Amino acid sequence: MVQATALIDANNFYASCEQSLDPALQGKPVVVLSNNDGCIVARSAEARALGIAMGTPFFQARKDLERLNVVVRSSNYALYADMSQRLMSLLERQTEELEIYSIDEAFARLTRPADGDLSHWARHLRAHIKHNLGLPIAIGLGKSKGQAKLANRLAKGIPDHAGLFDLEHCGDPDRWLETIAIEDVWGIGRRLAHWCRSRGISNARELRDMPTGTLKAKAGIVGWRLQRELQGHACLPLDLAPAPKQETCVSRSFSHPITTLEALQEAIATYVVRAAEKLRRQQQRTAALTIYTRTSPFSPGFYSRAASTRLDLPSNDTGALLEAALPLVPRIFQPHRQLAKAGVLMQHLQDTNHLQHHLLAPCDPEEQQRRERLMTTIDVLNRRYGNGTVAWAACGLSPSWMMRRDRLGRACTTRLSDVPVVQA
DNA sequence: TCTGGGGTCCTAGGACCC
DNA sequence: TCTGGGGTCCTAGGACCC
Repeated sequence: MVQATALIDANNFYASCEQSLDPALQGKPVVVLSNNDGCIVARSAEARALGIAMGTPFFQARKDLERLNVVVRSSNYALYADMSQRLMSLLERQTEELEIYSIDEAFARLTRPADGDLSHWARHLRAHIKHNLGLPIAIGLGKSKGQAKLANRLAKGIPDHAGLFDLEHCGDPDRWLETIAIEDVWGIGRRLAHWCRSRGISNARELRDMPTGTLKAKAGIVGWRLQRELQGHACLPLDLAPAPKQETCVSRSFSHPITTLEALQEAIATYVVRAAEKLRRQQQRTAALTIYTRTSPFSPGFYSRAASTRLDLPSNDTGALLEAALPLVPRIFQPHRQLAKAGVLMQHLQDTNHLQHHLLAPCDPEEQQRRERLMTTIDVLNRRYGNGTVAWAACGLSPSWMMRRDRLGRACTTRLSDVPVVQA
């Protein structure tokens, strides 16, 4: 029985979601912007064909986008998360084991049929996802995760392959691996790519075959493992049950710089409220908390400060976390600084069913239960009637620094008022 | 004018202990 | 006057991912 590892992902996921749910966008060039309408983070195939680069700041690309009639959308993470869940549940039913790796990617393990050929299965899966969700996917197959990643890139890059590439059934793999630039290898970031290039290593095949000692000396065990993966030894197991998060953060850039302590306090309070909701959804409490703020890294005189505190008793109670976080704000604030971004980190997270009592601060169990019921009620109300139905005074009312999302599409799958209406 | 957000893993080095 | 070595734990920072 021969096993194969697959990497399955949606092409241009955010842009494809927008196109799938708005028929008017199909076949048209579409780009999706990051939060605050900052950068281009997704491009439809049509937009890519027009030469629009990934990661370009919107304000720089704006003229070109208008000239080329490109549809521009603000990112709508509630919609993408919902589409992702639907995609993953379909994939789970069509594979033996599945690791959800990111919002639009999953690794799968499969058994090869007697002739070793999985192309029939792959073609069926692509058609199935297209039919049910309107999303195009690409499938890469190999012996390890590292190989599956490379195969997936080839599946997308070679039009003849129709979204499928199998490194075990492609004739001469070395020839294909040489077409993958070193920068495009999974696990090789900017720094390592530069280092590889300076040593004459410029593609995936050369990385696979370079002297192990040299690579290990530079990139440690991570680099060594990566090379083993490319050679076809599966070193990275499939991770079927996601480990509980070790930390969780909420951070945002402001729509325009802020300069007052009050504004920073409101922003931090807003992010603490969001982070506490996240903790409760994850069934976790935090034992430590950090807040930070910074000016724009693109302006001279970069300023960045952080302040941390530990909690006597780990908590996910919004009130308790606000009480811990807000006194830290004056420590990171400086007047006359054009603050561009702030965030909160929740660290040393614990499971809620792992109860820990503090020796010096014995808590009243009845009071604690009352607070927990209050938090649950607030979460239920905000989920049912929309975020902000129950708000915290510390967050301020409709603050001016709130992020910009001027070009939101419809949230058909998550907001009732946006569900398309079909005229009979 | 305007440049995203949320994570993980690994390593080096300091603090501390015996 | 002489001032070791080995271990663990923690933290900060680097690098990478999508």
